[in-house]
Amino acid sequence: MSLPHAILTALLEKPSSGLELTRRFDRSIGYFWSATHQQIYRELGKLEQAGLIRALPSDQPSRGQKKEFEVLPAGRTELTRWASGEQDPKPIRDALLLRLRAAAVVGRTGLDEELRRHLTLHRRQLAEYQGIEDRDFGAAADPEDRLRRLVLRAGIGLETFWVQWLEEALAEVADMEGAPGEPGAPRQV
Amino acid sequence: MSLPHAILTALLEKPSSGLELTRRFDRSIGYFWSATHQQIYRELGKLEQAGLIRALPSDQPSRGQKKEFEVLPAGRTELTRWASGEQDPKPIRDALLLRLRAAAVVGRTGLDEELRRHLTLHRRQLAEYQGIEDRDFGAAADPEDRLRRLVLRAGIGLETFWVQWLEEALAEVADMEGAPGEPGAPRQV
DNA sequence: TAAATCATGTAAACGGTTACATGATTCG
DNA sequence: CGAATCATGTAACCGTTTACATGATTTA
Repeated sequence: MSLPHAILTALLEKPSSGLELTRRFDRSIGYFWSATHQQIYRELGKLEQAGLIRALPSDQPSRGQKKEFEVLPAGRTELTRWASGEQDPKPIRDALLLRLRAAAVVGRTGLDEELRRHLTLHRRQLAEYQGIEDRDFGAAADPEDRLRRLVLRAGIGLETFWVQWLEEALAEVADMEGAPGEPGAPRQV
Repeated sequence: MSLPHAILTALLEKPSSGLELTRRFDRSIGYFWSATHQQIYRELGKLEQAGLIRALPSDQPSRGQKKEFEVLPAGRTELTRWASGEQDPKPIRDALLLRLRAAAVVGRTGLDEELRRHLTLHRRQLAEYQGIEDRDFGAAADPEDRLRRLVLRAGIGLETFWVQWLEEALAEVADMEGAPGEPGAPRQV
């Protein structure tokens, strides 16, 4: 239950319309809290009803028309409250690791390619994060930017871990080829 | 949509009752794919109806009575099929990182304690994983065990990353104390 | 035999995902 | 003016979470 707080944070950083928020959830915020446009619109409706945000006045409200939101004092209070509480880390739920465990019982068919594919994806993401760090965070600045940089460095660390682990896994799997007792990976020779 | 495949994997490793599965999802399998007993019972029902698993005969079926399941050939086929397809990595969704980003706009109240709390939790989990590795995986053995060890090493790597990052984060936050422009963390002096 | 706990389930609420609908604006 | 795309939404479905219900078995 943190989507509303992700949106409040994003709106405090900069008042935005639903679509603008969606774009930002595809870049910065979304790197650690993803959300689709439907989730965002639904949540904006709830937050407005709850009196935590409001649509900026100015233009007439109609269907396909842009609508900008800003955070009200009650919204800032709620975010402050949430941010001073505890959030337990959620257990890992990773399909690739599950697949490895499955491969141990039904065989390694296609495992090598899948590991390679993930390696490519994680290398790409890592490069993207590092690009952002080089571009947006030069010398350590104000506390706000230092905190945001810390978040980015978590992303870099995670991707670095995956790249290393996948390289290790690929080596290990390559070393297994032709090993005995492997149902899904019969020897080629 | 991988819970059924997690259960099939677990049942292939060892036929079990619902509660036994729940226990195993609190230990080994659950380290990378968590599930509650309600999810498991519901899914066992679906898998049985679909003809992928069956209840071992022997005892009478009644409400509070143990019921063991085993995987049928169709179940193994389905798991094999699933395990040879692609599973895209899901984007990160981490409340602690979101909280850091929120702290950048509403202040760092309580942040230090929360980081310490997470550090304790991750150190504990890391120790548990390392205990398992020392106990269950001595010299590298058959391919099955090597794959399971790889999965465990992913858990170790992830927890190691978090411990390191949290230590970095704590140092960084400590260095910020008394910095200017921090709404939620007024100077004590 | 009463209490604890083992074991299997039901029901409701919530959040996320996917598919679709529709009005407004821009551009060829 | 027709097509693309910008922008806001609705609806249905699915998986997860939380709370509760209930029968069987063990143990004090």
